[in-house]
Amino acid sequence: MPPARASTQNDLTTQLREAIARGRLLPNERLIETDLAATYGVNRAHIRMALAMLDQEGLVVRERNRGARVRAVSDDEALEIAETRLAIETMIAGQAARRVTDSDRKALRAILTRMRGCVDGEDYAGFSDANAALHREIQRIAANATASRIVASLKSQIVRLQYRVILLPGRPALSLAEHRRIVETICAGDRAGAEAAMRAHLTSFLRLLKQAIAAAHHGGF
Amino acid sequence: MPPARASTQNDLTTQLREAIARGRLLPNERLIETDLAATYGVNRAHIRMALAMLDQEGLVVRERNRGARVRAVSDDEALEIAETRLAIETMIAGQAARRVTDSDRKALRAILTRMRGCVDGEDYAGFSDANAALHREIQRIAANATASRIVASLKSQIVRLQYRVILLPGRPALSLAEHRRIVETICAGDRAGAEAAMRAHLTSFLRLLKQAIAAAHHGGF
DNA sequence: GTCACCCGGATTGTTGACAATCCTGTCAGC
DNA sequence: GCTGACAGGATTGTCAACAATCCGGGTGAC
Repeated sequence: MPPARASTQNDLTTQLREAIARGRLLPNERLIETDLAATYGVNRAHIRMALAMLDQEGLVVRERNRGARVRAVSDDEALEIAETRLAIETMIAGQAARRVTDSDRKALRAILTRMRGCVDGEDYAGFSDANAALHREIQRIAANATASRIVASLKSQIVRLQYRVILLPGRPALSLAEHRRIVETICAGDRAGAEAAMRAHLTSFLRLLKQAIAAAHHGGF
Repeated sequence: MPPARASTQNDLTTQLREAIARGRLLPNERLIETDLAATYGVNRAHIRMALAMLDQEGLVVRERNRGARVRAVSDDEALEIAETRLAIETMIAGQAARRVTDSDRKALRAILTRMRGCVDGEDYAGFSDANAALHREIQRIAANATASRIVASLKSQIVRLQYRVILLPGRPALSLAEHRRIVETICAGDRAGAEAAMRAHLTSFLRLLKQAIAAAHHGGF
């Protein structure tokens, strides 16, 4: 089932990026230009271009005359990425606290309410969506396009690992509490508090990520 | 004077990146594929690829059917970039403090000595080099490739502005003191201290950057 | 004088063909 | 049985030609 034909270069790159992030293209899987071109209904040159960009982005590795593969992020790299994300998103939370307006406050609290509903209803997919929406909203408020772009790029490299953490028992409830504190500090315009709250949240995430990785090593699967 | 022929795709991209960073290609300057191909002695396809990667990297903007231009970072963007860099490099300093070894300590102190020599001899170019070397060394010690890559990319977008700050009167001496504190805290394995020292250093840099931008606005030149 | 229109040059977008390279399996020699 | 050379196919790298698009200037109507 070939995906819808990509109209522009950017669309194609986005499609490939999502295919990797969603796991439709697996780590270390070879990305053969001719095949991809046929699958997406475009010319090889487009694929070549998209692969070059995804290479630059860190989602794909290319070796001369050997082709491209989906980059397999090692455990160490995953932690590196998560820590870097922590540093940037902490800053973003602080900036959001400085710039927050009344309508922003309303939007943040609305998403938080949605999250609580998902926790009560044990709707994990919905919770995950609301989670992403909240972080996106905070980024929008912070209005730091550079940082947002980088965070997006980092996230796409470790999305698959995130699911392992989200599905841990009791995680959503704890996560909700952490997010509530983030929202409240940002709404209060408390920059240092927002930074601390976001740092605490992502540190907690990082700790669980480490545990998940260690568990997988011991033969989880 | 055409630069040496680029042997590989990566080399070409690097050459273009440096040409932009060094100011040989000015902001908003049109990057005409045919011309660049002739200049660098390669095919248009290579140029096209390199431009796509630099676009992804944020050094170049491309509009469909309109070609590519060197991206002009606005003042606001410059501050965004500097703040993001601050957040990441602060984290890097902390990681370096955790991982530092004896040989690392020696290397750090050697660079510091070099910096002091440049300050005494009023060798601004040398100071700038030593400065870069020190930051590179700290990144090497932190061993966070992801973060290092991002910082490099951010730096390349605002290198030109850095010169304005470095050349301010009294800046090198102050900068030296800041760097000394960074080195000492890292050598002591004092993570929080290293983070604080790096944050102080880059905050000081950021403040001067803001001043330089404001000054330029009032008609400096 | 101004506006709309159109045309030609310049530039980018797209495509297919060919060359270069790498990987795999096979076979001869030891 | 093992090693090395070698052929064949698969895949990427390179290139030039053609198509599509944009931009500027000029022309004519009003």
